[in-house]
Amino acid sequence: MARTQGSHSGTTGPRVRKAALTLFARHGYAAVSMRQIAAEVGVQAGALYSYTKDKQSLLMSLMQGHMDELLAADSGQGAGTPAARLEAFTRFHIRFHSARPEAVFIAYMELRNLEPENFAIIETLRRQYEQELEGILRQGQQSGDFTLTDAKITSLALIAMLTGVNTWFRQDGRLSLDDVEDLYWDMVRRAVSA
Amino acid sequence: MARTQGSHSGTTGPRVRKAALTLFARHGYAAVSMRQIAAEVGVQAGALYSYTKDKQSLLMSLMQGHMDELLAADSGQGAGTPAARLEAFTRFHIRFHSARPEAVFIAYMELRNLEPENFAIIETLRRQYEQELEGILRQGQQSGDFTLTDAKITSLALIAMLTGVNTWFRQDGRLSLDDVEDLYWDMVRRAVSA
DNA sequence: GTTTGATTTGAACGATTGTTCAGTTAAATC
DNA sequence: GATTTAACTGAACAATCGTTCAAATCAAAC
Repeated sequence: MARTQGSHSGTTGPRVRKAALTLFARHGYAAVSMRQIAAEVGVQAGALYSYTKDKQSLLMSLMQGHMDELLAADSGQGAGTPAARLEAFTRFHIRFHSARPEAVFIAYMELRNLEPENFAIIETLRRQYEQELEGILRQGQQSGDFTLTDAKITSLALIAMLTGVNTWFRQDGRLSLDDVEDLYWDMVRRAVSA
Repeated sequence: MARTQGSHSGTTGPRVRKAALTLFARHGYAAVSMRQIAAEVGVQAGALYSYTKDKQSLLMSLMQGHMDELLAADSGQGAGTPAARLEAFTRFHIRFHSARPEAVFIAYMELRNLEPENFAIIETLRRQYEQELEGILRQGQQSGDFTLTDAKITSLALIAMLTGVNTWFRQDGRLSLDDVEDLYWDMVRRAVSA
């Protein structure tokens, strides 16, 4: 009998998840076969179906797990001045995303390979995250700490800038992660400051 | 006899290029079959090979064509003060990219589906574009017009922010393209201003 | 109206896809 | 050591993949 399938991130086949994460990130969902994933795990293709319903569920599981982790980790930091909250968000975003480049890559690139209902779920989670930043910006706007025309667009612009770190940052590069945080916080601060 | 294949953007099968552009952008290179492209053109799969050597060449042709266009259009604007050049770059980037969302999407998402030698070519072109912005920043840094710690990282951060427009901007949305240009130029200006 | 040459068809090729499942192997329980 | 339960294999399935090519079709030139 096959192993019963649990929710998206429990103990359900962590080795399968890791293999899929690596391969999807490197070659893309559509370009990776179940046989390649199986080979990475060291098993035959049929064995994967004890851990996942099908290929689509495997992708959805990785994406949902990532977004849940993101929202859970982010909701840790609540109070403080708008500037303090914005700084915390900026540093958190950079640290969190740079620590899991594969999951981030997949979450951004494989949206179009999600079936419609799965896509809707992930989109909701993503909007939820964006709204955390938007809320911070609106608070600072009302208190007079920030000067900005459009909180919604500003939040999208800042998130795009921050997520961009992942395209070039390397652990063993010229700059440390602290350096990067400082650099980006400086730009963020100035982009919204009065 | 088959039609001889020209360079990447000439008169070589514009209908095939358009169909591939649309489908690659929507579903991804790996998920689109030559038969789907042929159907979009209104032809059988075999006929495509009069216009393209193979699927990979079709992708490379789209990417190279896009990057060449980008660099050609960008090199139009040379002189002026650092601030004027930065504003011109900002507005140009937004206008150029928002006008061809499909090509931009492909150029960013399908890099990993390029064969190594093709990848190297596109990477070089992309770095070339990034260095145009980096040059502007460095000029303003030396003249004292801009205050920034790291021209290289700043250029990458700004490009990521500007390219992000494509993820949300819609022609018939709340904001006009002029509005968007103004909003982003404001953020860019403040992010680098003394 | 015949010839020439460019296009396209439609079938075929070998390979690979996601998925299923009867049967084998290994591990745990008694 | 026999029995039960879980995990995995290996073959098979129908479908689809990129690509090739002889034959059919079409358009223009003479």
